[in-house]
Amino acid sequence: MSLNMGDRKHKKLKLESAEEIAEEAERETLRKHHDETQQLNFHDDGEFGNITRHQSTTKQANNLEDGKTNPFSGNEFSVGYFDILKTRRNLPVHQQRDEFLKVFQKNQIMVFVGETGSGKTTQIPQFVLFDDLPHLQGTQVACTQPRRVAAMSVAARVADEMDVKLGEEVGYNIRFDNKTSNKTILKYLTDGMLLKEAMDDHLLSRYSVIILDEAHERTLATDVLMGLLKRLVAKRKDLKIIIMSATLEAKKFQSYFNDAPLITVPGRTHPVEIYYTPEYQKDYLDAAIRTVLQIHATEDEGDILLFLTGEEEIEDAVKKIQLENDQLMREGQSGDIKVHPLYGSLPPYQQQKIFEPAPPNVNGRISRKCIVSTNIAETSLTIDGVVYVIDPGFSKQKVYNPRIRVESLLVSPISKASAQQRAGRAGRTKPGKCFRLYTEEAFKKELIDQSYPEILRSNLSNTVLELKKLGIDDLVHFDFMDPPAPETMMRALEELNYLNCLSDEGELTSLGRLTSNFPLDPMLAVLLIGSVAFNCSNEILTIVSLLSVPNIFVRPIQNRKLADEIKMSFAHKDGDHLTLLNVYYEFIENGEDAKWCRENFLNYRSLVSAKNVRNQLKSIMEKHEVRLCSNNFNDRSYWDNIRKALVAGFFMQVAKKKSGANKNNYLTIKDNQDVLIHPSSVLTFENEWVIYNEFVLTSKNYIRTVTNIKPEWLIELAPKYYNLDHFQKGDVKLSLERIHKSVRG
DNA sequence: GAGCACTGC
Repeated sequence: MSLNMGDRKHKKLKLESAEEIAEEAERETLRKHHDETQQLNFHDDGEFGNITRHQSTTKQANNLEDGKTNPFSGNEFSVGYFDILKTRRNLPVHQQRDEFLKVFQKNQIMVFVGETGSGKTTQIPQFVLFDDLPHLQGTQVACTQPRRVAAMSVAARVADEMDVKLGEEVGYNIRFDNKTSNKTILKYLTDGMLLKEAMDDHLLSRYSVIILDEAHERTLATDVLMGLLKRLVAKRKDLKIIIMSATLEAKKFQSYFNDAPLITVPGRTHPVEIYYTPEYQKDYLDAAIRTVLQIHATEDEGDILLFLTGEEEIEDAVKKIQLENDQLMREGQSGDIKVHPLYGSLPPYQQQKIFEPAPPNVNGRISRKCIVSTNIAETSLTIDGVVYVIDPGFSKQKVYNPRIRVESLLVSPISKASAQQRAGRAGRTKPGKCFRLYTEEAFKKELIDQSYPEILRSNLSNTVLELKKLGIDDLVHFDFMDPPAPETMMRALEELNYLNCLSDEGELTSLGRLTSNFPLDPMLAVLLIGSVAFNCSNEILTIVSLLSVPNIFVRPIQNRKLADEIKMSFAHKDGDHLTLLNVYYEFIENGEDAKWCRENFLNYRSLVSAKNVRNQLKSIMEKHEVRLCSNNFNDRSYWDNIRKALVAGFFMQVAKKKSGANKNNYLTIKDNQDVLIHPSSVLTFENEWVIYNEFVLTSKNYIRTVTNIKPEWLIELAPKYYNLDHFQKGDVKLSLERIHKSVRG
C-alpha cells in the first residue's frame, strides 16, 4: 500500500535551475528514506487507509499518541512520555483539537488566536503533524518565532513531548546553530531564518505547512513573510499556512488573508485587577517608586514588576527604592525588599539574579523582591511569582526619519496591547494586580490600540534588497499588511542604487545579488565586498564584524577616567574604525581572554560575538569567492588603504567641519544636518572631512564611530554620488568644487 | 563632553 503523497508536490513543482533540480533529487532521496523507515508504523495499524489527502481526527491521533510505538520515530514510547502526554491533554488548546483539524483540513490559510498559556506554540504544530504526515511526503512543518531562545527552548520542549531526540524528528534552526537533520519533520526557526531560506528557494518547497507564530509582534521579518506567503499560496496549492497570534488583532489578519477562518482558544492565566491613577502623573518615575513602596507596605505576599524605559532610569530607580525601603525597614515599618534591575545589556549572570528567591520576612512583615525592567520583561523574559505590576505607560521605541535617514530611540507612550501584555505578567501564578500610572481616560483615549509595526519605523534598505532577491520586482504594489511610507521606500531604493546594488532601472545587479547573501546592512556588505579592491578585506571584515555587535568599550560609572585612558591606549590617530581594528588584534593576541578584557574595560561578550560574526561572514566570503586579503602591515599605505575602503562604503555618511566654527561642529553632506562628533570618539585633533558609522539623536545630534578621510577620495571612489550638479549651493559644494579642480589639475 | 528599548540574518 502506498499513499503516493510524495508525488503530489513533485508534479506541481516547476524546476527552474540546476540548483533546484539538485535539491529536488536530494528531497527525493529523503522521501525514500522516510518511506522505508517510517511508513510502516503508520500503515500497520491501518489507521490511515487508502486516501489521497489524509484527514485525521482527534480520535485517530489520540490512538496513535496512546499507542506503544512512536509513529514518527518507530521507537517504543518511554515511560516519561505518558506523563507529559497527560499534562498536554489538559492544555486549553486540546479541547479544540477537532475543531482545529476541521478548519485546517478545509482551508489553505487559517488564523489561530490563543492567549498565553493556551499551549498553541507547542501543540498546534504537533496536531498538524498527525494530519499532514510530513514524514511520508518528505516535507517539513515549519513554525517561526521572533526570537532565537524561543525557537530553541520550544523545540527542546516539543522534542520531549514527542519522545524524540532534539535535532532528529524535531529540531530548530537559528543563526549560528542548526539543529536539524534529514529526519526532521518539525522545525522551529526564527522568522529571519525562514526569510533567508526563501531567498534561495522562492517556493519554500521543502515545507508542506508553515506556521507563523507570534504574528501580532509584527517584526519586520514576519511582515515580509506574510506578504510573501500570501503570494505563495496561489502558486503552491499544496502549502498550508497558519497565522498564530496572541491579541485581538485577529480581524486584521483574517481580512488580510482573504477572510481566512479563525479559531480562538482561551488562555490559562489568572485574573488581574487593573487600577488607574485618579489624575495625570507628571513625574512617573517618582510615582512609580512611591507605588512600589506602598504595595510593599500594604499588599499581600507576591513579587513586584515595574516597567521603566532604559538602563539609566532603571539603575536610578533601583537605588532609590532600595535606599528608601532600607530606611523604613530599620524603623520597623516594612519588610525586606530585594530590588533587581533587568535590561538587555546586563550580563547574563546578573540577569539570572531576578530568579533568586525573595528574602525572608522581617519585622513580622512581608519581604519580597522587586524587578525593575525594560520591555524585555514584556515579551522576552517571564518571571513567575510576580503578582503586582506597575506600568507607567512608557517605553523607548525606534523611530525612523526618512528625510535625514536617521533611526533613533524615543521615549513614547505604549499601546493598549502593550499595556494589556504588561498587566498579564501579574497573573502567571495567581490572581494579581496591575497599577497603571495614568488615568482610565488616558488609557481609553490616548493610547493607540497597537504599536506601529516595525516596518513603519525602520530604514528599509535591507528589506528592499531582500524583496528584490526574493523576486519581487514591483515593490510599489507589493501587498504589505501595512505599507511603509513611500518616502521610506524611495530612500531605500535610492541608497541601494548609489551602492550599485540596484541599477538605474531598479534591477538587482550582480553586486546586489552578492550583497544579499551577507547578514549585514547593505552598506556594510558593499564595504566588505569592495575592500578586496584595496587589498584589505581581512581588516574590513574585522571592522564590519565589530560594527555589528554591541559596543565593545565598557565605561563603568566609578571608573570612567581610567576606562577612557585605557581606551586611548588603543587609539589610532585617524579614528574609531581603525581603533576597533587595534582592539581586535590585541584581543586575539592576548588569547581572547576574559580577564584581559576586564582589565582593559572591554566587553568580552561583544568581542566573542564579533568573532562569531566574523567567522560566519568569512565563510560566506569563501563560499562566494570574495577574496580574503591584506596589505603588508609595514607598508606605508597599509592604513590608508583601509581608510579608502571605508570611504568606498561610507561615502553617503560624510561630514565636513563647518568653516569658522568651533571644533567638533560639523555639517553632514547632502542632508546638511548640524552634528557634533560624539565625545566617545578617539579623534583628538581637528579633521576637516570625516566618515561616520551612525547618526544618533540623544541630547544633541551626534555622529558616532568616526574616521578622518581625504576629500579627494570621495570624488575618486564615489563619483556618482559626488556629482556636484546634485548638490545644494553652500560651503560643502564650494569646497568640493575646489577639490574637483585640484584633482583635475 | 556622553549613552545603549528589543529582536533578527
